[in-house]
Amino acid sequence: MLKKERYREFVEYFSTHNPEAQTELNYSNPYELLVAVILSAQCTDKRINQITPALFDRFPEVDALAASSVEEIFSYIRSVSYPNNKAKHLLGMAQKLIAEFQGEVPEKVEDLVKLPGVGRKTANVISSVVFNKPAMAVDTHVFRVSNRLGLTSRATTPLAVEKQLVKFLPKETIAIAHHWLILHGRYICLARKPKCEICPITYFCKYFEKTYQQKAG
DNA sequence: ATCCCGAGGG
DNA sequence: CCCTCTGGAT
Repeated sequence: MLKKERYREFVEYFSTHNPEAQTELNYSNPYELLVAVILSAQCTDKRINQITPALFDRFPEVDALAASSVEEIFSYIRSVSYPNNKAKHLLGMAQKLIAEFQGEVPEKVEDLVKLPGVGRKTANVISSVVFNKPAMAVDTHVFRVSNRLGLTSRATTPLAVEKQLVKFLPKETIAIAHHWLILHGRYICLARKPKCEICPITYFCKYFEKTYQQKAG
């Protein structure tokens, strides 16, 4: 199957079966989403959702977070991955938001990545989810699933995957396709043992084709 | 042992 | 490009 056809099948299937796909991180405003996404690095969303209620209760606004300390923030996030780094990033992020962005989460990716703890992936999440921009955030799931399905070819870096997805996906589906890929990777196309036996989209999957297709003759 | 919505620094 | 950070689930 041609790559172009895989894209068509991909959009056709998920726009029909999951037109409301969205993040599973709990948040109620851009500031909270930014904090949650920074915390989510190398950590399950489920774990993040377990600790953010107390965190947001203590730091309901950017100002409260900026006025805190690495030690106090650490005490709220000690059960996530890399709590020391993330405590420093959150404090620095909050202080920079106030110093340079009037306490508001900026809209441009180029501004977002200036914030401590915010790399390209996090910036693209904020850009697409908060500001409805056609940005593709490539995390471990998007990277793995795109390559398995055959939506990308010879893409060895997250940036290469991002460029190909943005190029070949219909513009209006880029933001939601991020969530389609995440959710598919999280529940079906698992990293260690993909559940091909229950996967509904093997009919256009390159990985399934290569792995399970009977050889002629 | 490997993975989870990575980022920063060398 | 590489390495480090670093907790919990499977």
